[in-house]
Amino acid sequence: MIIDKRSRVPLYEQIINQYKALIACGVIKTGDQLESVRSLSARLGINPNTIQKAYMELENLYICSSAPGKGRFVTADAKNIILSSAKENTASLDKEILNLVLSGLTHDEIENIVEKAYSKANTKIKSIKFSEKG
Amino acid sequence: MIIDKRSRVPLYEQIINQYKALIACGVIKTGDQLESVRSLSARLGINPNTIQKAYMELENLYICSSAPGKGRFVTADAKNIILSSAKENTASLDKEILNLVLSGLTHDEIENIVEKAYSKANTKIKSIKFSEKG
DNA sequence: TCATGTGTACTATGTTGCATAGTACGCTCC
DNA sequence: GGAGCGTACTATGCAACATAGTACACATGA
Repeated sequence: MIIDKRSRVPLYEQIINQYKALIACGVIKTGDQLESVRSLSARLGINPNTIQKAYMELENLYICSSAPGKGRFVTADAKNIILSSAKENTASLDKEILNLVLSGLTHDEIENIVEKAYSKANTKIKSIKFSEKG
Repeated sequence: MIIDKRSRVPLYEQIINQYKALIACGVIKTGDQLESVRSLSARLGINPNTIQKAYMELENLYICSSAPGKGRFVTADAKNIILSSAKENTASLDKEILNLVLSGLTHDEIENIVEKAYSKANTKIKSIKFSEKG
């Protein structure tokens, strides 16, 4: 879990995104228990309320569910939910592409940039999988 | 000029982006005068200080230059500057692609989404060009 | 000359979202 | 009963952003 406290993206949202990623790429699986609010809070040096906020949001998305007194667990549908929401939610990618086209880049140039981004992403994923579980 | 006051992107940054786009796609050209601080402020219902901030930033990027008492004008290099900075600055696109890969989408699915985004962008540009100058 | 419209500079204040601090309570399991 | 879970609530701090208001210098043209 890598958090950038200076990013424009709020901490709670970064936590959400990282959990989605870890679940989608199989590091965390259905039935697995999420790290407890207090534990994650202590480990990342982030206020428990902020962790709680992120977890509540993951719950609202049906990605995890909580059992008071026990803990919080990944749902059976989590992976599908993440995948389909990524497919539907293309607004921010659309904006990026629009920006490139507006800036005067050609179709081929854009395709090239995307291809490079894809390679970078795959490299990064390998390192994430490697560092999260051993 | 379309501004979303509820966006997470600051107003001054939206203004910068829109000017970049208008210049890059040729609606505004080298030597053209930018709308005055007070005029744009009044038209968009945004505080003059905010417009000023956006204009100062465009100046720092050498996209426009100001002549006190006269106005503010698009530089000769503006278009090139915008194009090359767009090519270099792929960080946010990289993040979007990474997010898709992390969410479990395949290479083909991503290519497909990008292609659709490209079409959308071209459609949008036509309407921008149409609405800004007549 | 003077009014108008331009850029520029500055201080002060308000707003909002985010993050933190601190406390408290209920549940489960050993 | 204690430890470790989730949950709820109020209060406070903080930083970026936006606004409000004022003031001054410059260029242009009537």
